[in-house]
Amino acid sequence: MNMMNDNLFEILAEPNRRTILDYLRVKECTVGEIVDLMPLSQPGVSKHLRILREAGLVSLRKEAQTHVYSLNARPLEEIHDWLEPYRKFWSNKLDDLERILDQDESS
Amino acid sequence: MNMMNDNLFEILAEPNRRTILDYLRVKECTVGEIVDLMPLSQPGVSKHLRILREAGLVSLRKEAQTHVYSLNARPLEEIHDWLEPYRKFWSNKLDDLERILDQDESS
DNA sequence: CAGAAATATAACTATAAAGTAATATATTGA
DNA sequence: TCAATATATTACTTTATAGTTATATTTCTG
Repeated sequence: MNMMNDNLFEILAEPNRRTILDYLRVKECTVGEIVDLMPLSQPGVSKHLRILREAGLVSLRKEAQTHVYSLNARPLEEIHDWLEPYRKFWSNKLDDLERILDQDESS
Repeated sequence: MNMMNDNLFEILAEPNRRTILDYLRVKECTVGEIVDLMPLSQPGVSKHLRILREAGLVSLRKEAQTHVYSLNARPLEEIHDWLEPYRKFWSNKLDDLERILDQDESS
C-alpha cells in the first residue's frame, strides 16, 4: 500500500499536478470536477491522477460511476525531510549576512 | 541579482543537481572537485551548475583559473513555503505542537 | 438490456531536457 | 608569447514526458 517514491520532486515538478493537489487540499474532488477547473483534457487529468496515486499522494474512492479523489499529504514529509539540513541556511540571519558579503564580488 | 524561479521543483527534480547541492552544503567546491565526485562529464556538471546558478541556488567566485561554487539555500525557502499548507495533513505530535505555537502567535 | 455518463487506458506525437564530444574562452606561468 | 589548466559553450543525439484523440471499461438508469 505504501509506495516508495523514486523521485517525488519529479512528480511535483509538473505544475498541473501541484494544482490538483491544491484543489484536493481544500476538498475531495471527482475527476470531472478537476477537469472543469483545469485547461486539460479528461485523459490528461486522469494521467496525472494516476501518477499522483502511484506516488501515494492521492487516494481514490469509487462512488457509483464517479471516482472521488482525496489528498494524502503524508509522502510530502519526504520533501520536508530533504529540506531539513538546508533549513539552517535561511533561518539564521547572521549566516545570511555572511553569505551576502561573501557573494558580493561574484560576476 | 535575485532570480525568480519559474519552477524550482523542476530544478530540484534532477538527482545530480540535488547531489551537487548536498556537496556544497558541506563545503564550497570547484567544478573539478564536483566532477571527480560524480559520474558525469565536466560539461555535464557545468551545465547543471549553470542551471543552479540561474536559479540562485549556488553562487560563483572566480579564483585564478578555478571557479569556486558555494551554496545559496535561500531560494529553497520557496519549497518550504509551498509545503506549509500541507504540513497539517501529516500531523504527528511534533506538528500538533507547531500548530499550537502558530495559534499562539496569531492571537 | 441498451444507452448514457464517468473515468481509465492505449497509441501516437511533439517537445524538452540530459548527456556527450568537440570547441571556445580565460587565466596562469615558463 | 605559447602551452597548460580549468571551465563554459555549442551542436548534436537520445530519451522521457505531457499532451492529444480514440477506444475500452464500469456503473447507473430508463
